[in-house]
Amino acid sequence: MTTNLDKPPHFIQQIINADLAANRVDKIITRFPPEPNGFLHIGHAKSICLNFGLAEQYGGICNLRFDDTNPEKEDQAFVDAITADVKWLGFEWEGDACYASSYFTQLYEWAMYLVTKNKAYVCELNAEQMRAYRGTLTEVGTDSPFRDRAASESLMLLDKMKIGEIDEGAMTLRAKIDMSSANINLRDPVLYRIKKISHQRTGDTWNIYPSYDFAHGQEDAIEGVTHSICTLEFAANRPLYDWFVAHLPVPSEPKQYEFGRLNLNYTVTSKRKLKLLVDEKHVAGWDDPRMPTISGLRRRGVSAQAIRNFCDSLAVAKTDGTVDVAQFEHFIRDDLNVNAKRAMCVIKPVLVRLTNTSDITLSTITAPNHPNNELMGHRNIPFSEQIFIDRADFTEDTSLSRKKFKRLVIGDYVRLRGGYIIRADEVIKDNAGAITEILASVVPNTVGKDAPEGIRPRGVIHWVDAKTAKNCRVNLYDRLFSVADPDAGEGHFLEYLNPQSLIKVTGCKVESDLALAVPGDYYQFEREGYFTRDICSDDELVFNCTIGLRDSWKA
RNA sequence: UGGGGCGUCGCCAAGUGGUUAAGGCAACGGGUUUUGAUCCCGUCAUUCGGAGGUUCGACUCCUCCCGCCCCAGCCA
Repeated sequence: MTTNLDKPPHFIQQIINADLAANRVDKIITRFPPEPNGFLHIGHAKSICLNFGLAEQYGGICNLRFDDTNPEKEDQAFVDAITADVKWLGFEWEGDACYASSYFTQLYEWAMYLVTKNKAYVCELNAEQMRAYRGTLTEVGTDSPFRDRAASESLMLLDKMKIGEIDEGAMTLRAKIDMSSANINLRDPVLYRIKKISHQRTGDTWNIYPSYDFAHGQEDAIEGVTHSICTLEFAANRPLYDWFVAHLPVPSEPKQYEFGRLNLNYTVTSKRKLKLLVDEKHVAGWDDPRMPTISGLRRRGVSAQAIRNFCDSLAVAKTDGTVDVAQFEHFIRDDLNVNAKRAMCVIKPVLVRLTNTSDITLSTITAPNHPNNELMGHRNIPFSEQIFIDRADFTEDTSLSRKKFKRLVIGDYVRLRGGYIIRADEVIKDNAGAITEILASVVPNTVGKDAPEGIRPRGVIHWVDAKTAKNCRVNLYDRLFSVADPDAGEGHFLEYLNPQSLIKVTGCKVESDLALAVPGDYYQFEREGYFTRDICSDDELVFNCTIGLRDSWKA
């Protein structure tokens, strides 16, 4: 387990410490502000852990706020999924979730206020014209011909926009700042645009909706947010954020800080791209276990604790690097190793018939649920003269050394995990030459005991009793993308999808008790990896492989 | 190109003028082990994008250069 107790404060903590010391703030308020236009992914988890974590650390609060300013892309289903995901990650907010749409009336009043103060105007330039007037990175912009219209006229037109009398795209409300600013965001940005679309929360009340820039800082101010933390790409919006806070009679003065978003190799963490994967059905949905979404990871069998530990291991800094997925995988295994119950599942079964039945004195074998934690208890596993072992755990090649092949070989011994030591005697094949069963004999009285003198098992293999085994399907997953940076190549990121990212294996055999497994129960199928039961609706018993065990075996 | 931001081990990263340049991941050795897992021990930057300069002393300060990211939606 890792602890962060001795971690030095990151730059945002340093800012908060300084603010607290200088009495600039007395209670820390942060917020996690997703737009409900998709599912949350691992990148959001970093932001969630940061914002809720800071509130927790400083005894403040963190709001969950839906930034629902664009009904075109948003949906109540996303609000519900996001809410569930944040809760599942283990975070709580005070009272109800907040919504930008709750502040629409206040925002509108502030828009009128700006017009009255001659700081905003209704512009009739269309999108194309506005782009031309905006200038470029190196050329200053040109004032809109509507820039100096009377406030009273703008007020009148704004009202018409609001009540639906103006066509979409025909007018916008713009701030009057500086068309020659080196920061393009300050060249008279749009505050309101006309969208005659009903909103999931406000219905048809509005025909105009505030832009991100006009909404975000004011939302923070209304909620008393002290430290508004966002990702690096918003740094250029900060002067605008500050401009609104300075020019509006807002109830508080929040400050924006930017940190580097999480990038993971072999993964895409962009809502737009994840949406494309879903919409074009390259995956089964937002919660497909191959998706880096919170719901996908949950379904895959990654624990909330593992995600939090991983996020806490990440740096909060202003660099935009790419973290190796191996680091995430480390924290997934780190948590599951401690918390997952052990069980056995044979993925590619081959029957082993134990011929010296009179030497089998046990019909049940007691095995610990965890090798290093007595507290996790024991279970009784049925045992009989017919068992399944994995095809890969047997070879007819008797030339392989003990060190090279620590599994079953004719004439040699192996330990059945938790049970007897057995020796393979003979292979039975069908007409096609395929192995149908292996004949073996147990070494009497070896359960729970060291190997008798003169017998050295090659290794330990897992098994399942054939008579009581339950059939199941196992979903084996590989990375969704076959290249480290799907966005870097010449082609579109979809060209780098890994065709082998999901392999469904049927006819697997698990311990009978596993039929009772429930999604959210974590198991380690010994010598294979970590698994959890899939949430698929049918009655079929399906396990998702969360991640394999580390394997340092060099063949 | 104008503006903003960033460059320390394969990856992430601490470092805020005097440290033997933390730590994690990965990798590689070795030990324990009824999971080729876990666990344990060890190895892994004479060097901080580059070049100058200031200083007794620089990853930390200055100058110039190089590289990467973000901004020209009525997206967020």
